Amino acid sequence: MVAPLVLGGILTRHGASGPVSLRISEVEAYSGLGDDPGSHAHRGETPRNRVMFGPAAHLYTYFTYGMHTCANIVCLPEGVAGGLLLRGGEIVQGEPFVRERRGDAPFRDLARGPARLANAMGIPLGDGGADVLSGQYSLRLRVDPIVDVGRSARTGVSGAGGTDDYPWRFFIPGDPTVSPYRRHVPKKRATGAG
DNA sequence: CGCACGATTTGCT
DNA sequence: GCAAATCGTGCGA
Repeated sequence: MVAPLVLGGILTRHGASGPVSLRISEVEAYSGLGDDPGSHAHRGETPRNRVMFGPAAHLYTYFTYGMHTCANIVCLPEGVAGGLLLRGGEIVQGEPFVRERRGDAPFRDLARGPARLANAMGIPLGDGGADVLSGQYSLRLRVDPIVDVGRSARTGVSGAGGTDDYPWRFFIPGDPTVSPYRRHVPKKRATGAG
């Protein structure tokens, strides 16, 4: 299980305005192996999730709800789809640069939630496929992996992927930057439709 | 080509 | 607590 190694790790991005470092406190695992209905790779390789099938330690970004960007770290070898969705973390460096984008949000909310996190780090959609270990990114894992990590069903995942059958959400217990668990909410479309 | 939905966040009441 | 915002992806014909 790789997730506990990433928890507590420091992800740094050297953006245009300055370096921003994040201590990862919450992730969700997504796999293309077996039946993982919640994974973007579930339907097989597409141009979209292509990077998930690539080598580990690369960035997989995706766009959702027409306005949000989320970031994953590919964590399985080339040819095997697997990624860790960065769901929450604490800004440990470059808070002023983060606030340029996130505004006056409470400190704990700066990178609380996948879309906020990507926004806080300033990760553009185009950074998908970027190496996390070189270039403008760097990832420092914990030397002593956190043993007592929290674990639960994944948040906001529709269908069977969001049930306890896939308890692949990992977080640091008690960390304030861990997003609250929220069950999947069915999307309702136009008004009056019924 | 057309249709429907999604690993969400934010603002108002 | 609920509803809106908003577009790329995936599948069927």
